Amino acid sequence: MRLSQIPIFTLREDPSDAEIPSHKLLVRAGYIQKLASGIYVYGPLMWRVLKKVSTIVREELDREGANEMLMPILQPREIWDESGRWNRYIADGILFHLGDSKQAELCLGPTHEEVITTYVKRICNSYKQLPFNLYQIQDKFRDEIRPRFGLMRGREFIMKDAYSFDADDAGLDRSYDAMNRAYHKIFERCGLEFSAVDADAGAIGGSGSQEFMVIADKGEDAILICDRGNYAANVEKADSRITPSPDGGAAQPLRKESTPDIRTVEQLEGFFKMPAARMAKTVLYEAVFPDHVETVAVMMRGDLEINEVKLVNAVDGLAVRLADEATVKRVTGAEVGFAGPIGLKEEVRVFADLSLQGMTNLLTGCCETDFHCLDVNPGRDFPMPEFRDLRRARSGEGCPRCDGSLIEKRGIEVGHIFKLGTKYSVPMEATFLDQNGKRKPLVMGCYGIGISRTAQSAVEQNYDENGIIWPRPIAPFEVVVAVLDPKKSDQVEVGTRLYEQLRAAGVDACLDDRAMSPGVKFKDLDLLGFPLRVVVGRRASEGIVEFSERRKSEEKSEIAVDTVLARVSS
RNA sequence: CGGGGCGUAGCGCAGCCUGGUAGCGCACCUCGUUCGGGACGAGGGAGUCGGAGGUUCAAAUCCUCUCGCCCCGACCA
Repeated sequence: MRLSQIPIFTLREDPSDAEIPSHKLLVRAGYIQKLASGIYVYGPLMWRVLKKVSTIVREELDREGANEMLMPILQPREIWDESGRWNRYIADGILFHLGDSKQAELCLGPTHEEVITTYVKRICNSYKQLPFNLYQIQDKFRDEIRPRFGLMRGREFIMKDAYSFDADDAGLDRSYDAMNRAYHKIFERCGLEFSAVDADAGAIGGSGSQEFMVIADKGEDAILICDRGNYAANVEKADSRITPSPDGGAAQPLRKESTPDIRTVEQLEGFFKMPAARMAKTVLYEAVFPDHVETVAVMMRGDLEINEVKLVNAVDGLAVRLADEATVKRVTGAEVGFAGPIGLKEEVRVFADLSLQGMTNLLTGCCETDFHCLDVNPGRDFPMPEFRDLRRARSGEGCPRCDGSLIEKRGIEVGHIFKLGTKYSVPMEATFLDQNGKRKPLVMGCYGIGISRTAQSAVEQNYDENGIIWPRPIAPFEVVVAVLDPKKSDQVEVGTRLYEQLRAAGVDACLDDRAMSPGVKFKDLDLLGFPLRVVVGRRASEGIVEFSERRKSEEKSEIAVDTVLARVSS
């Protein structure tokens, strides 16, 4: 392709509405253009990148025996009622939905579990057809509460979604492992630094899940990685080894002490000269369920933090939020800052983190303004709480699997794999007959990759002050042959011949035959980010051109034109 | 949804407080010079100042409503 034939339009200044480097660069270099919040046009060069990512995805999924297909974007409400997700998605406000001329309700697909399950239930009746895996690459629509960062969190975006169907859990494990393998290869081939981490399955549900995170400082997710490589997890899910709290000794009689205006753990540490690890703080939450809202109390060791995702799972609700002041006062009968397990209204369910299990003689609040209790013992002074893992693991704590310690990094979630089990097949009655003629629900897995997000994450990980540095496997072109002065026939001839030679050898090259001053051309090509550059300039007539890698702009070498192919292929 | 900010030429911005001929830089077009790291000169085109209503002799500017976009938070398969 000749760049003169592509309407390339680059900007000299950063767009005012972009925040992170990859977003600024993709807009500045003209790869994407915003049409509305979270909705982007992919220009010709961006589309080349997206096609390359898609091709890698297809090749690796096909290698594992998955089958590409295509499902409708427009989906009827009925199937979403069958799975029970219509109201949930409407309530969350992320579903684009509409009515047709006959008043039937439809939505633009945010995901395709319902469609695939409906499709498969009609075509699959027997265990003999199992297992199989179906996937598509298609635009998805989610009315994100806050679209952000260009393609990172768009309202329309390109996604690969795959669904596996097995007869039993062992089969699902194999299908899941196959996708796990494929995902590792896909992101390696894309040239990305990534980490596969244990993840919370969230609203999609299911028994196991991993996220594939591209490591980047501006990533939206925090992840914890073992420094010896034995564990990696999203903080939403992560576990860790923590230092045990000092032994509280044999149970002592309960004492109540006046603590005027002492409300926080830090203040209590000073007041009682007692380490936070010997205290239990009590935090009140409102847990949201489909049909009601309930106040729950969470007890956590004083020096540790609550993980709200774990809490949502523990209460089996839709969401949790910190209780407001009025609620705190109502259920504790005290000012904010004095909540405790003693004296709470009876209807409040009390959860306690595992770190408190077996601890004695705790310092806690007791639902009385300006008082705290010492030597509190669970089961004696208040009903035994429900012990659960509710703790947010933190950087510096021990790896749960080895003696290493955890390091916190930030990541961009580019892929997510789930073991769904029968979450959709049971309510939607997607069943098959097993060897004994017995009807069983299909055991499903689902596997997503954000294609457009992956492309942007590559930029977030590969840029410098001059612009983008595409990883070679997904660059819009691997090599640019830049004719410095298209008015000089020797340069045009040498450049064109070289370009054609590279193309003939299967190298994805483009020819920059645009007429612009050398300085402008160099800056423009740096911004666009082609990984390899061959400049055909003043020594063209001698058969000498300049070769350089975008990543190492300083290292330029003058080489004979007939050695370029070898250099590019090495 | 709560808090904050911004809508003026394709892009980035000034002008608004204190009402009175709509500006700057980049980009774009023409001509000339220049041209291996975002050149220079001369000339030129391009804006219903987001929209509606109001106040006023007069509104980009003041008032009301509305739409859009961005940031923080909440939220987020």
